[in-house]
Amino acid sequence: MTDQVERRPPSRRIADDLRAAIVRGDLVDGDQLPSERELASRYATARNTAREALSILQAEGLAVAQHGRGVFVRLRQPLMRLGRNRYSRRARNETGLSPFRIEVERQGRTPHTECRSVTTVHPPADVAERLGLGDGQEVVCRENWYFADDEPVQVGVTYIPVPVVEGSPLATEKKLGHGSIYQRFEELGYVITHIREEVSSRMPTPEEANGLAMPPGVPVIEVLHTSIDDQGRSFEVTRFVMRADLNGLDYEMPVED
Amino acid sequence: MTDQVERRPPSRRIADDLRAAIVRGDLVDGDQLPSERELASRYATARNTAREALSILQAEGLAVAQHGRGVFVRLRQPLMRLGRNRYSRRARNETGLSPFRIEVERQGRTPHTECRSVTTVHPPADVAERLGLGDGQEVVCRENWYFADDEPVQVGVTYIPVPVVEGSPLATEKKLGHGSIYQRFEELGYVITHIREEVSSRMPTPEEANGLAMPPGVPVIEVLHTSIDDQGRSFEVTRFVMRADLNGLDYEMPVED
DNA sequence: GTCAACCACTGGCTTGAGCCACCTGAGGTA
DNA sequence: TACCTCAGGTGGCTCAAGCCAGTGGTTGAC
Repeated sequence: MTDQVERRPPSRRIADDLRAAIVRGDLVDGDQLPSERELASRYATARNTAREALSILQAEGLAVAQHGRGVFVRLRQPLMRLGRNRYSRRARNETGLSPFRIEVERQGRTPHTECRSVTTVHPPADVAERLGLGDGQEVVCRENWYFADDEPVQVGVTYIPVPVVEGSPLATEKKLGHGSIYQRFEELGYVITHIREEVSSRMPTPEEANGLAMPPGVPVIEVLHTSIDDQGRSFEVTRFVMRADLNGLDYEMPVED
Repeated sequence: MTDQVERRPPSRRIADDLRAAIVRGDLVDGDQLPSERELASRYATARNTAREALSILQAEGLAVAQHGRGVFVRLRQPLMRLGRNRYSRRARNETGLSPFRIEVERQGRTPHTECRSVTTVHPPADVAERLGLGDGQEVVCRENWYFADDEPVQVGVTYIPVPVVEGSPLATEKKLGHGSIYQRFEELGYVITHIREEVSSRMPTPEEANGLAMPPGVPVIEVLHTSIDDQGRSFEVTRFVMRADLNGLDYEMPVED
């Protein structure tokens, strides 16, 4: 009957004990876990086995190792809740700040955004589909990084059909001046009235993990955002990739009939 | 200069090679990766090292091991795209089917839902806050499981303030009869007109991983859903936990001014 | 008081061995 | 034909040992 429990491999058992201590609250955010060698001797097992146990917790996102220091209970930082208000004209005008900045400052941290590149490319298939573009049609591609306290928290790659932005600074300049990018779109005659956001989640690629300085055991949230104007034109698509331990989404919307 | 590359531990190098083969398309969904022993001999390394490489790929969600059979490139199944239309009255009436069923059937799979329990409990803090409940006020708690081809794909735990459903089958019965749960709410005088969905993502707890039969390296998407009626009353909160490799969200909504 | 060297600790990674559990297919038996 | 057995493959997990590379405190020279 308790075979299931007894059979449980030692590494799992150690992980279970530590996890229980964390869930129970005996160990809290930032606390140091016993060292590999300590666990090994405490459980009369090989160091590798203790090590395996700690790596299980890391894969679950409950702990994070620091070379030369120890393994620590993962600090759960508050999520930034990004809502649809980030596209609201009123929010744009009233504060003059982007919702990203507002949200980061609300947490007492310092926001910072950076446009890394502006290029003209052939869009990925899913982007082309949402923009209603055929083969061979090109888009302007803008890569933006978002930081809080100089820590990268998300990336957004924006794709805009070339005809939409031809001649505008959007097509070539990294700096866009006052107001958000949607200010510029309005000047070009595209007033955002609807958005579509397709949300998924997965583990990061090694490049993403590296670029976003992600601890192990943390997934990314991927949002494929489409901006639609009053004439039903999809004039811009952005693919956001964000650290799931630092970001959340908050949508409030009417139900369609 | 190439120190960074040379320094890369063997297990990482093996993982990199395999990952590259997958990304490149040399290995496709469902293909078997070389066995641990095969990799070890091919790279002139210990079996443990090859094993470590394979476990890196599994943590990234690119591969999945099957005891006694081998390690395989992870089958990427199409996502079920759950949109806000799942709360639409029209969709409810026209098809008589829940959006979950429609979506699953669209994929040629067989849907199936099951209410596991109906209890009365004290709500979690975040739920109580969204329902505007004070300490001590109880809620009816309904636990629903959603399956596709008998494979569990998501769980939803619904919390309803006791006064809202007192005397209704919602408070006690697992089976609710024709139409969705929102049909029942309408009968009680709560017409859903707005929803709020707070989306986050994380690695599953062991219980979730077990209950949802989740492969390693797959996160869950957690959605805290709030239903709001025409009088601004929040009458129901549901916490969805879904496999991120099988589910996605698709929101299309107007931008507020 | 400053600073450098040192040392005792931490995790990172590998080795090569072994035993176990599970899956599959080949071959034989009833 | 239907079933069983068994061998040889697979991954799961552990062991005991070793070396490397960060961290941070102590100690001692200046």
